[in-house]
Amino acid sequence: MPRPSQPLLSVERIAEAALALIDGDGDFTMATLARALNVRPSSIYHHVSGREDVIEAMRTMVLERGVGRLRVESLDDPIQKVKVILQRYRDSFARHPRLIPLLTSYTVSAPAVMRWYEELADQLAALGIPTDRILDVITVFDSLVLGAALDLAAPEEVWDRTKTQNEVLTAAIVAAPVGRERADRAFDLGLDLLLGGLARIESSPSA
Amino acid sequence: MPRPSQPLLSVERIAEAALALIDGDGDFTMATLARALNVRPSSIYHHVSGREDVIEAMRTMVLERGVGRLRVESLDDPIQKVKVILQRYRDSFARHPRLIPLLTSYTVSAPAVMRWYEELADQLAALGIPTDRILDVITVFDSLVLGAALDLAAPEEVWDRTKTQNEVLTAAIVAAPVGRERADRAFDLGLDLLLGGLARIESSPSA
DNA sequence: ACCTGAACACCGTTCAAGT
DNA sequence: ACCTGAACACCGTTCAAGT
Repeated sequence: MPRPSQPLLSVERIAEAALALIDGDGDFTMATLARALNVRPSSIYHHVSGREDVIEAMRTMVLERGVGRLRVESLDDPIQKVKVILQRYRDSFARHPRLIPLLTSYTVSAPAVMRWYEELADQLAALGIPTDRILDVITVFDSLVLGAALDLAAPEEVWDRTKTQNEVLTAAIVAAPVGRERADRAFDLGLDLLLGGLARIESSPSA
Repeated sequence: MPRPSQPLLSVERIAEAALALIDGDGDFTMATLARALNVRPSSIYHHVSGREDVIEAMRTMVLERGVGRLRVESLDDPIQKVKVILQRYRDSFARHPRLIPLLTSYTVSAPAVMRWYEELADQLAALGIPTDRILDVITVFDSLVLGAALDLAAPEEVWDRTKTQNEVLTAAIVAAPVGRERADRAFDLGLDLLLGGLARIESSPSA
């Protein structure tokens, strides 16, 4: 089969198929991707520059879908706006937990990523955060979101209570939920702690 | 050269050489690792079970060295103790920023890792955090540390101000420092925000 | 422009052979 | 017990050939 009149592939179809493989198997190779698309591996290179590019296409796709639900205007409290933005940011990743470990190479230039940060910057300014602290605050949120997203890719039982003799830690492990619920609770707590702290920066001068 | 009377390799020597490759090149293969050790690739498999095992050996080595400096008893304030623990935890990673992207597969079972969490759990209990919240708090700190560590592997200029039209974000990018200083400042801020919030959990009942 | 098939260098890993 | 050399299946990527 040579060139078809209608192209068989597109960046979107490639990213979609790769994402399905990751959700299913936790990883993908150019060979398994080609097979899922009913195509030879070399065909993929007519649409993306390589495997790294496929990963960037997935990052963009996942964040585009998340930014679509970024309707935040109806909320009054700017703190609540920031909270919703960050929850949706993290939720975008949470839909594809196995993807996160592939996203560790930084790219802030993609337009889909920029839109998140622009929205966040606006709300932080509205909150009264001084200009020279805004990027620090964004970076902190970014670290928490990325760290929490990585946590989603962790196995069901992260904490093995048989591996410690420590009484406090053992009791804490027994008392805590497991899996997704543990990850969700922790992210919510982190968000609340950070947002609570923001109120204090707001009223104090820059460091 | 068959079996030498003194073994040429050990897990430590392997991890050390791999870490040097990562600090230099940002990555390693079993072939480059063998070459650095003046050995054939197949020799390595007599000491570790494979590449993943080399990565675990590096994780252990990096955290062992960090935990060695965990002398925290001299401090009075338990909040200060927690702060020092977390700063050293993050510093352990910060010494080898290029390693972090390889550490995204979770392992909390390694003894070197457990010791960090045991120390942290003890201090959180001393702070009055209820048992059923301790693991949530630890997970939050963990997310921040891992996210901040990943940030260290980012390129010098994470933020490209030409990629946004947003006024607030542009001004924030211009006002902020670059590279290591940006990452350090953000981590310190995140730590202070979280620790400030802890004081509130302390006095309120569990969720 | 876009899919194919053959070919490339390289990857991690296995294992019988040697001492 | 530990290093070697040969061999394995697989990996991402390139490119001339076909329409």
